[in-house]
Amino acid sequence: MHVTQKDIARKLGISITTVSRALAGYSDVAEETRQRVLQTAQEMGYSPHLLARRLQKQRTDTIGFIMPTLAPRFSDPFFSEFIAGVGNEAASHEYDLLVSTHPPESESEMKAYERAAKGGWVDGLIIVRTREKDERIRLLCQYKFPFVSFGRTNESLDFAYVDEDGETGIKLLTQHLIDLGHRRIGFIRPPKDMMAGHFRLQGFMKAMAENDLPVRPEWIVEGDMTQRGGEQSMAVLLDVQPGITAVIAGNDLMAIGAMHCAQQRGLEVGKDISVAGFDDIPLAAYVKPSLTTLRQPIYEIGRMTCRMLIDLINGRFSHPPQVLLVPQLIIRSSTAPPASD
Amino acid sequence: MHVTQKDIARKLGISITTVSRALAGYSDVAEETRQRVLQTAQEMGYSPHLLARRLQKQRTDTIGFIMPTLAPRFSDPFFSEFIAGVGNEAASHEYDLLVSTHPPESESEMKAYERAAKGGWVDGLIIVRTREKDERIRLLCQYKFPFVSFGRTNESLDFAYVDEDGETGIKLLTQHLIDLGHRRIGFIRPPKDMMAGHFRLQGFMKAMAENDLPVRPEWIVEGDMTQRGGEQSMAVLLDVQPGITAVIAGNDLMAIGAMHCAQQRGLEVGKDISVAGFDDIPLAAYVKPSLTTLRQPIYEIGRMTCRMLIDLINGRFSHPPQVLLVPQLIIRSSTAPPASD
DNA sequence: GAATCCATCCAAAACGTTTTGGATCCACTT
DNA sequence: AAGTGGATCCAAAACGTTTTGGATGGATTC
Repeated sequence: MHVTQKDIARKLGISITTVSRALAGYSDVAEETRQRVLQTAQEMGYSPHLLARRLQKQRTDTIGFIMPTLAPRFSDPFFSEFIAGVGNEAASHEYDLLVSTHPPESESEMKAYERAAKGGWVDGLIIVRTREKDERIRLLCQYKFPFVSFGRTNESLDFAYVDEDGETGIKLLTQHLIDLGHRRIGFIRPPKDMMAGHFRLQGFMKAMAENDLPVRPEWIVEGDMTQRGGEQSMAVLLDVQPGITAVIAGNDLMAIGAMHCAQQRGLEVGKDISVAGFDDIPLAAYVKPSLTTLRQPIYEIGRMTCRMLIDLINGRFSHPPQVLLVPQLIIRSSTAPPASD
Repeated sequence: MHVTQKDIARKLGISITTVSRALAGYSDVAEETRQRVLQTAQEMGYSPHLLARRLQKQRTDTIGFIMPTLAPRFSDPFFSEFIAGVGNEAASHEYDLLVSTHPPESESEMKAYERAAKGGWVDGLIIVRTREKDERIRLLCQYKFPFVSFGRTNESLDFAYVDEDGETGIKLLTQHLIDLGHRRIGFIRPPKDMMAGHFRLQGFMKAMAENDLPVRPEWIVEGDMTQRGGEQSMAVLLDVQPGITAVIAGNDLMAIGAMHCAQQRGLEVGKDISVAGFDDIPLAAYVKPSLTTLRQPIYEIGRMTCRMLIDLINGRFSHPPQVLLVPQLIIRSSTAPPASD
């Protein structure tokens, strides 16, 4: 099997302790001994057995990410980019990234969080898509288990998070549409219990209110964060009378689904109707018409979230840090002045 | 910290051994003792310390996936779906999934593979995007380290793989275009060293040859598997004289980029020029026009690859299994007869 | 009563590494 | 010569769990 420190010690006629201390750079090992150990370790292909090391040090050096996988197809480019950010940051700190996949709000999801909270599996968790009364966050706070979430919650729990200011972002976007002349604007909100959707809807309502524009209940429809959900919600919105002239979707995938629905009905997006999203995934620039959206730096968010968690694990904060990022409005071809008043 | 078997033993006044054997269901523990142990374990919130268990059992119960992350943005929905498949399958066998992110063919990537091959980190690896003379596969074969790849290589190495039959698939797709009347067909190939690209190009060349159609070298351009790469390759192809009437891209993302490029030049996709891709990511159905492509069941491939690896780790094969899946042609609006002969 | 069998428990060793608390030897100082 | 300090090494314990190889006590059989 694999080479152990015992093998190196035997070969050099020294103790396992000295091998260990030499490899770890302890100053009480002679430089000559140290070089012999390093060389032999390399020649023998020694690689530390992490399980043993981690058991002894009472750390797993592992970041856990429990990924909420939607059915029927979980095909969101957000997550590949987020994982890339998390993974690269973890690696630069010599942490491993463990990914566990579960349908959101499932029994198996909660079991995974419990497993983590009980300790010994991972050193900390990254949470995404925070919910109202998020059971996951409650559990982890109860156990005082280290975690950082990408997203806020609606309870007075004190925990570390990175979030985008969805309210400010959607206010910007709504104002953009209002400035283009739109007055009847639909909103495809994320699932009701998602906190991001709550803030985004709030931003929409505030912008409309600040411009003394009414919002009719039927202009607000719930989607499920996939293209399909966006398409279905758009079908509902396009049946509303009098017709809406613009739609904001809670994320880019839903916006792309909404555009597809409009186009299937013979409408020209960016002319007959305007559509906007949130995320600025790379695909947003490549669809036809290219999508107006709000940009959040997904990769950077992944890195930042992970770095914050590692600092938290290592006791580098006296108080949980909380960062709110302001999204950037990216205007493309999917939004234009309404075709008629 | 967390509850150990020692805590349970102390509370019940029995040995650690009996606690362990009771929890593991050994028949030489009295049923009454077993129930007491189980109940106490639950009441105390006991969760096995996996590091210790895995060290003793000499297994990590972990599947490793070293994900090739492209710059500047790694935003490929293929991978979120693939990971979902792998993750769910791993979980159903009580394996953890460790994800390590590295730019393809980087030094850090090779170090990660070496680390795995030396043992003690993960029990087996999943490889994707196999290359010509794939150093990763050579290394793992040399160490006889368990792995399953999604993709083949061009060397006579005997290893387990799941792959799609890209040659047959692209032959189907090329024939579809030829049947529509296309004679000058461009091909945006994946990076030269990617084996999938090799088979796909081969399928293209064979279909053209079987129909006695010439292939000019300038019709074959290399992209990098992203929208941007597709866009740039399409820009080259659209400058070729006499003009091509259709383009096959090595994957959906490049096809979407290619369509965008054509549209920027005022061409109508599915009329002035036909474009097709490979993958059938969900977005392919939602872009305008919806994309003709070849479907591979990404989630199922993830599951299958993982299951195969777990069986391999557990010694369930006398010979490495090799599975070739036939892609399914999905005709949508991006392909149509050429506008003019 | 002695031997045997069975149910049921447990001490010890093991996994590989790290850390603590020395032990030894040599050189220098008093 | 004795004491001290420093360089350099090492045995043992620890981490938490699993597994091996018993040990013990009671019931049954001869």
